[in-house]
Amino acid sequence: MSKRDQILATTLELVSELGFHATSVSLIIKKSGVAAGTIYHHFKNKEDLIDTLYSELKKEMGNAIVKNIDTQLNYKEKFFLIWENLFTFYLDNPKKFDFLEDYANSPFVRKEIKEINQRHYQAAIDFIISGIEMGILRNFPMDFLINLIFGNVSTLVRMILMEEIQLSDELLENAIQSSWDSVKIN
Amino acid sequence: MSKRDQILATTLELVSELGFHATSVSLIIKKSGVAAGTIYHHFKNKEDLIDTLYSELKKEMGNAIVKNIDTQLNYKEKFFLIWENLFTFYLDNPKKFDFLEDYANSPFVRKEIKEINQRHYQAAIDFIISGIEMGILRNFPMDFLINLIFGNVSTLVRMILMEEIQLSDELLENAIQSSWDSVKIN
Amino acid sequence: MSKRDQILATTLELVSELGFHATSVSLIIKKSGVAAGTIYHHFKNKEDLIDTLYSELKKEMGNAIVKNIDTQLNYKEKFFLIWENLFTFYLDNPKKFDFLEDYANSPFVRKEIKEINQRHYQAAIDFIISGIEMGILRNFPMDFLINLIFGNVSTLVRMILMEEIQLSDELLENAIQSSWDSVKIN
Amino acid sequence: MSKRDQILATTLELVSELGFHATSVSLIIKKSGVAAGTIYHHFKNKEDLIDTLYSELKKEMGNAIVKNIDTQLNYKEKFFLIWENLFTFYLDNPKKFDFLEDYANSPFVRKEIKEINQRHYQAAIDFIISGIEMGILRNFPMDFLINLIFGNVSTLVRMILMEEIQLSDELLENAIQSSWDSVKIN
DNA sequence: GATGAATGAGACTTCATTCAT
DNA sequence: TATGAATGAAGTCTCATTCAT
Repeated sequence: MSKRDQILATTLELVSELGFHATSVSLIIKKSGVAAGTIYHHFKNKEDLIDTLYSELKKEMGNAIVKNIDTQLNYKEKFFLIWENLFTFYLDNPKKFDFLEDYANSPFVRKEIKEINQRHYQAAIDFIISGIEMGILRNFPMDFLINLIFGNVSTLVRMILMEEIQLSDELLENAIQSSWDSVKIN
Repeated sequence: MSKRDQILATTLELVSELGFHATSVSLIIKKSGVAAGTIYHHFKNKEDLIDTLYSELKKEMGNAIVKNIDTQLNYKEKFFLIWENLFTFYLDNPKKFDFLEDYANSPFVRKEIKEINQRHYQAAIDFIISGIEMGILRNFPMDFLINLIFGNVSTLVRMILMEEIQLSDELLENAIQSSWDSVKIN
Repeated sequence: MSKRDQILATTLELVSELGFHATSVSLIIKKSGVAAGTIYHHFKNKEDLIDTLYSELKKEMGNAIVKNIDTQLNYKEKFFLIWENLFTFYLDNPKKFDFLEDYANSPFVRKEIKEINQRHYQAAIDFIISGIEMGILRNFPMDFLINLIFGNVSTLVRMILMEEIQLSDELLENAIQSSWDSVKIN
Repeated sequence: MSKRDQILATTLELVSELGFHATSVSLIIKKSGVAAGTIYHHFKNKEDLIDTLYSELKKEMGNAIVKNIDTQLNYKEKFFLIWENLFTFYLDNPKKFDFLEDYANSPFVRKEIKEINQRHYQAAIDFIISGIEMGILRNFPMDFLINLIFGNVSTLVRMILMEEIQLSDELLENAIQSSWDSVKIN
């Protein structure tokens, strides 16, 4: 594992555990076992380190979402699969979930960075757009639909991870159905 | 305006603008025009100041939600009214929205504080519970339903405030309907 | 002695001994015995501390220059007196001399600060201007004359302090005469 | 251009622009396009690099000073020529002027280095000594005379480069005359 | 109630330099 | 000759908080 990867992995760990606010560069130094200067050799500054990690995770998430999508499936079946793909990615990678959520909600994070990284889940965006065009999904602005659906996934995942709710096949099935009911027409 | 209120108002202003992360006590001192010691006269420490403000805002929000609920209305009509009440409170008080959202998402905020302040919207909780018991709402854990609905409201408000979507009567109507479709049975 | 004055005195001491380059805030902290925060309570930043000290010293120098100037004296006599006043101030305050010289030569020092502090020796400036107007001094731009004369004083003082030359009444007399010969007409 | 010369040229550029204080090795690395290790291959350390550059520039300056000195000229004529030679060298090489001035004024620069490089303008030194011995120049210690004259040149050059004064043939002529008047006897 | 000078730990970052390749 | 990843001490500055007035 390269020093660069050690730094990124440690940062993920710390932000997940403590949040951005409490994740200091000194902590990253101590936990990752690299020298202070090494961080600044690989990253312009703390912000660049965080943004880089965000970008990498967002890319990973984007790949996970469209995994195993059979083109033969109908729209609703694809919707259910994508929803579950995202859900599973988050649940299997709780630290990445924490990071991405914390990052997404941070007011100090530059909008521009978020927009650049939209490309990583362009497939999901195209899927939503096609649903609107085919008259299957509500005629909401695409962004709004994305935020509603992703928000639903996050809500469930967060509650499971915080042990405020217990996961079951039935719950998952119903949660996806609920999400589908909120965006489908009729 | 008392010194105490100046401090609270300034804190709201700053957290809304900069987020918790960047809202330092010295900034509050400078902007509010009070002396450092004065803050610690009225509040135990920074955390206490933030928690106090959170509690006051949450109470305000709780009152706003149940405003003008006519007992004559049927369940769905009440749902629509409550949803719109929350939406309107947030949109009319964008700084309070920012604060409450940032607070809710902060991982360093103690769960215990959040729970204590649930009492401020107990009426809304009771309304959801009755909906489940009457078989009108999906049989999800109450918390999950609350999070889904409140999450939907936040998603719409955030996008409007960030000017990523434009508000219209039709959009609002459809957004509430979408939220209703996701939680109602059938 | 107030904390603020302790900081200023220590800074003067250190810059004189080590130069700006090597005078770190940590060194000032250690030697002055104040806390880090105290420096930033009294001064905006390191630059502000340095600029403040410069301004105070320049003021002191300005006062020293015009000390004991008898209006009865003729122009040349006044010139000799002012020259010697500056010379004596520097020689009696070698640390202040070092600081002012180092500051004056620092390329990173803002011109604006230098200009603001010209007011502290406005009397000397007026004296030079009157000399030009009366046809006693060479018709050089005032700034140039000032720099030539002050430069001559500094050259002598620096060599004495570095023990590259030995002070005597005769040397001083001749040095002033040399400076006078360079600026007077004829 | 060899790597070594690239490093020296870049260092000159940076010191001229930013001063020693702000000219870091990493800046030299970035601007010169060489690797960190390369600098330490050619120079023992940063100090050695600076001292080497100083020595080269001082040598160049020494050569420029005595250029075109016709042995037929009388003492005063030679004085004027040497003065103008130095002046012209500085004005034609403003970055070298900046570097040499900054170096000369840096308190952290070792005296020993300055002395070693005196040899580069030994001709000028000998010229001054002969002037004293012949009773043409004031009977000041040679160092003092050198510092006075070089100081006069620097004062004029600095003001021209900073656009605080405008160069003209007349100004230059008078400036040299002024300098001459300050050191000549009678 | 209110002030603001003072604290010192810890924040982020840059520094000159080394060394295996 | 040349590279550039790695070092870790030291840089400036901000932080939340205290306490004598």
